[in-house]
Amino acid sequence: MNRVSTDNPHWTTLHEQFLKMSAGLAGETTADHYLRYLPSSEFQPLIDLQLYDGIQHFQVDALVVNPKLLLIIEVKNYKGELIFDLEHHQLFRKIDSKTDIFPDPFLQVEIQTLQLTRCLQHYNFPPLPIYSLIVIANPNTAIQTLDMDQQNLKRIIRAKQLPFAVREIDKMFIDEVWSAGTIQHFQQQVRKKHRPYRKSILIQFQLEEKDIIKGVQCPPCGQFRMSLKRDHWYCVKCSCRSKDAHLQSLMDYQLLIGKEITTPDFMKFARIESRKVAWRLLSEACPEYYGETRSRKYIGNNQSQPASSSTN
DNA sequence: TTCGAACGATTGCGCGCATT
DNA sequence: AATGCGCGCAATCGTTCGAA
Repeated sequence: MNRVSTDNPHWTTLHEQFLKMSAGLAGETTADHYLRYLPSSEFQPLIDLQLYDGIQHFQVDALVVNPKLLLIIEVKNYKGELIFDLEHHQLFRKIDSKTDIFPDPFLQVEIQTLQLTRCLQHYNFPPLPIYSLIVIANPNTAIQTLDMDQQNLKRIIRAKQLPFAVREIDKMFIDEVWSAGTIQHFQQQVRKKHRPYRKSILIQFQLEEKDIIKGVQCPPCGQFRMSLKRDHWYCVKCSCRSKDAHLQSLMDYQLLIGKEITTPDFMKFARIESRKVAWRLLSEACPEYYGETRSRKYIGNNQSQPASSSTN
């Protein structure tokens, strides 16, 4: 967010969207956390998917695959009080004496179920029962339902219930339709076709590359006026020094534009003049890459957080 | 005790070659 | 032409020492 000038005409809208989206990402992270408690040998969760059903691409927050069923998990991280109105396919959210209306998540997962069925047909996989869950990631969110039957009610769960709910659902199905080989094949197909569905923030917020402030940001003063000395970044504004201020820039790039970055991309984004320096910093920060020479792309490593080692 | 000069060790950069 | 990377050189850092 700090890479967009406050003078930008869309700043206020952007800021609101950014806050909403941050909440969404946090929700998925929480659900990811509880999904890890599932034994992967039995339940095989796939997270953050973009799939193709032969007609169009669609998104799924998480998909649990096992021999008996496919389980779609839709994560919601709304704050406040949620009221599900299944009859009119609406979701109300009351917060701060204000009511917002969102699309019905049940309808959303029904469509996903349809699309997933088509996806299986498209790739010639044997039909498998598809079940879906709506996970409320925020533990402080109150949940209310209007005229909802027990069956649907059971499909709304808290993130903490996830491992138990998955086991319960698993017990509802008896026939093992998919072999281990089919599951493996399906996972390979999904991974092959998978594209991270969180669109580039630039596209999502209708920003252009020129709207993004380039350079390396000084950790203490926030100015994008750091220049690279022999082995450290030096802030022209506040004279502080940092060994790894470029790591934040790298994370910004991955968040704004994409996980993959080339040396020239990094040179432009961090305003590094030397090809060799940019290459060195990038290869140190991203041990993972694919492709060779001119087509090499480095994959972001989110663990490479700046150590905030700045001094004056 | 503090400051600055000098010096050696370290480390990062530019050059240029190899590869695609 | 674009890029990765090895090698040699030089910039920079940390330490020591002497002068004030």
